[in-house]
Amino acid sequence: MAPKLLVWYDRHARVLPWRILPGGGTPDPYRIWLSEVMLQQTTVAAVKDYFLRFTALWPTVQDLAAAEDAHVMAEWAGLGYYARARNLLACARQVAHAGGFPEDRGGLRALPGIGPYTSAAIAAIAYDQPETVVDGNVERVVSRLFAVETPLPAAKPELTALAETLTPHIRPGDFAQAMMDLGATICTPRSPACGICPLLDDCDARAAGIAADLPRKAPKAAKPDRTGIAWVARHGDSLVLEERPAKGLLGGTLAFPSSGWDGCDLPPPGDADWTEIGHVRHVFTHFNLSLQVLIGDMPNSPERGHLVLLHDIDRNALPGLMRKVWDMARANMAA
DNA sequence: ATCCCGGTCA
DNA sequence: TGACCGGGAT
Repeated sequence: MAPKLLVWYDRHARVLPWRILPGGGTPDPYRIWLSEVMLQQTTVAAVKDYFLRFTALWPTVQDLAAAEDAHVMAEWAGLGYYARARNLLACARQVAHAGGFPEDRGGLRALPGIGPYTSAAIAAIAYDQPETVVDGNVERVVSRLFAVETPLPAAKPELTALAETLTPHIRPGDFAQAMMDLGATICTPRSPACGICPLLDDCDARAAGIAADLPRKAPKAAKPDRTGIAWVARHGDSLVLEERPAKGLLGGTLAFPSSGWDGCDLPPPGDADWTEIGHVRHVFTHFNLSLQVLIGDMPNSPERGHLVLLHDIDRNALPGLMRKVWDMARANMAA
């Protein structure tokens, strides 16, 4: 099974900015780590430009370790799951101080932002160790190969154990990447291309005609609707922005001052005659948010946040939700 | 406009 | 177990 998949990988491996093609040389652990952290919960297409930009700005882990927190947060803006950016920096500094990355899964696992998946991926891909890498792609491929009917997430241990039986002692890194490429390009969630799958003859789900129905999933909980207010506070030719608390939702990102959307109620950044200019909607993992956007001229200095010249506001340094608020405010001010 | 997809941490 | 986002498919 593994040899068959490796033959397929040698012909069909995706060309990716962080990937060394089969026989192409030795991977740089820094680049593998950076790409794997960016790829957590995030698609390859979304990651590519961020990866190129990060590696251009910070070519080594020492460079990244020396970067300013705010600079890294600004470069990460738009990628989502901002705890990853904070952990990235903490990890870079720990690794730079230690003089390099640990080369075993256990050592990697102890670093900030590196869990079961990422530790196995770095050990296998960067150090070619026979670790079994299990991400969402692999769970799907394995559930089909063995026709596992147990719903996720309960099936996770079973799928991991089955995946371990597949991992070869030769080229485990290429095998791990091959499994993920297969899941991303052929063994896809909705309409798997079984006709061109190199593992067609090994697949129990295909034989049973249920490949597209696996993996089964437990029903998802409904997400609540929440509301809040965002204030676009003008003071001269500046607006008020603030850095959100380091932990929690959108932690450490740049934002327009807002009321709490999760219970606590925060005040506006100052006194003004507020005018509603609309609502922005945003979907988080666990709730839907509708934010009322208020704009106003504040005669006094802000009581929260800090003033940023309109000219200096960088849309790209804001997370997605705040880009929506900024776009709405800019359209309103232009009118 | 919805639904679906995906790792780590406390 | 629940808290954490944004992009792509339908």
